[in-house]
Amino acid sequence: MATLGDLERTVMDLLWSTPGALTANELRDSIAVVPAGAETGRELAVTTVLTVLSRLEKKGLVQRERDSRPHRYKAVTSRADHTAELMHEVFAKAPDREAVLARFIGSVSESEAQTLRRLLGA
Amino acid sequence: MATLGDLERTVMDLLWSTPGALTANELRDSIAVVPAGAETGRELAVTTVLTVLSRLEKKGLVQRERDSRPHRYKAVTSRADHTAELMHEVFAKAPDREAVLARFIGSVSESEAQTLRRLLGA
DNA sequence: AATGTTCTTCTACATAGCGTAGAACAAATT
DNA sequence: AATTTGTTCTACGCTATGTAGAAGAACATT
Repeated sequence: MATLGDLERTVMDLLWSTPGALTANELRDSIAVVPAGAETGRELAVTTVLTVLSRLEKKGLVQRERDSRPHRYKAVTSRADHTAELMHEVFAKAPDREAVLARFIGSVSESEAQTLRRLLGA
Repeated sequence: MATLGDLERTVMDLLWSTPGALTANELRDSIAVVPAGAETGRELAVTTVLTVLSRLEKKGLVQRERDSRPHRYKAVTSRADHTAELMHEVFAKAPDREAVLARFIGSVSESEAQTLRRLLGA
């Protein structure tokens, strides 16, 4: 699958945290307002956003509604799904999975460990 | 941390699965013999391997013994550690961790789930 | 010490991914 | 039809990575 670039990531985060689908312009505006952490407001060209959206579409992460005129874009999978998939991808490549799991659970918080117990217990 | 390229990955895999430290030449030979899957034998220049090793060193994944003359290289962390770290990195970036764990658990095999239960003392 | 061999460092080039956006083209609006 | 709004094409710069030659440093050997 691969890793996302900064802007791609920003766009996906917006799409993920939005119920409906968004247009390129809406995304552009959101990016300008929410500088994703510390940087002071950017001001991207819409074409930039559109390019990124096309790439994300090609990667299968985004689906575009071509019927509505200002095309609307939405994430194909949920963020949780995507993240879990990425984790599994990394995990699957390791030959020593048990050891990996041991290290991994050693790195999660206690509450997360609780969650895991609950999820596995049932 | 970032993802590794194909060759970087190949080199790391060799270093990880080798007890002692290796020289660039040894690595070059191993790569030629073990085409890592399907491709038929490559034949890299030693300088290529050395370049990759330098980059891996800069990334903190490899440590080089500068005293012995043909420098010897070894992995800084175990493959399991590295993998778990990568997984955790991806995991930590997600805001909805519980959901991620749920999806992740759904993607591992039953035996791995067993391992997890054991490790969690559930 | 001089020379040849072996190893390392420097420099470099090609390719691909990503951020960025203008120019050109298409569709909708007035 | 003319204007505004939206989409696609093309493109450029930068970085990561695979790749390796050329040049320099260290070692071995005569």
